[in-house]
Amino acid sequence: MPGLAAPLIAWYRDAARDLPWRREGFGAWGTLVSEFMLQQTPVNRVVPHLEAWLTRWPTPADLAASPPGDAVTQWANLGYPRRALWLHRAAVEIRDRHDGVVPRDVDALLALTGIGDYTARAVAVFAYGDRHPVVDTNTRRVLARAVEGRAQPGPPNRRDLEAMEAELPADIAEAAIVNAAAMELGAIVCTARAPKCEACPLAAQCAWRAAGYPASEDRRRKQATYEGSDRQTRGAVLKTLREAAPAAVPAFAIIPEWPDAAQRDRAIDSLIADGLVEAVDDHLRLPGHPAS
DNA sequence: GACACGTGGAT
DNA sequence: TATCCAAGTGT
Repeated sequence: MPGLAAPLIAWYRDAARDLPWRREGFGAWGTLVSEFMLQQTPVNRVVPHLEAWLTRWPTPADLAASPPGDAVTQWANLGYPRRALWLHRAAVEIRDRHDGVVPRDVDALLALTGIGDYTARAVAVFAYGDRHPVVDTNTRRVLARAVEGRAQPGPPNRRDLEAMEAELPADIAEAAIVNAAAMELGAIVCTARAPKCEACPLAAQCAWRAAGYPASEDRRRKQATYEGSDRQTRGAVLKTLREAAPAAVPAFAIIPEWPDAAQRDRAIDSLIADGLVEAVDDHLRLPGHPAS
């Protein structure tokens, strides 16, 4: 089986999008913030928020010095607001454990709040130029198709890292490009729906294409309905508090017209349990500095 | 390993 | 309109 590296590198040189975190000297903190924002949120929605974030908090210490609620407010409507809280915690950890410098070591990165297998290696590779396999959902789909001949990848697995490692050149700089190129291909060519196979640099060697594009076995779980969900309820509560911040809001004024009052109250309790909301007297607000 | 966790654009 | 999908992580 011929490797994917050479055609990916050649394709990426011409096809890569011009994205902020690919600019020369973007910095490890910028890379880290971008990766947090990109966890399950599309690129086009991230870009403007990323620039505003880095203008307000140019270093981890700057963010760590602000109350966590400010991070939740600045996060705005990017979704999964716990990521804002985790990013704030990671900034505190970086300040306290790493002298304010984003660590380079993968294990040190993995020890930070909100950083898992993907983000840790993305920072080590894209910010610091080290050699590791970086595997996101795009890469998993590219490998599933080009190498395994399947329409969709199976569930995430630690073997994914080994599968990508097998495609990386020994050269450190080239390995980084192959990581980025596999993600980019999955994002703009080898897409989940309507892949552009006629424009794919791997078409000649794609196992899925060679097998006649067999359909996936479709064991994927359907995404839960959002309308009427607890997630929607939490989102509505938090939106109210973001828009009022930094002021606290009387508890009775939190989405008072919500159809299911019990669901609303459960959402508030779960947000408090998650540390996204604080209760003070009969008011709610986004979290301030912890009492010392 | 399954599940919870936001939000908005595309089909 | 309903469903799918998006640079994942923690429990």
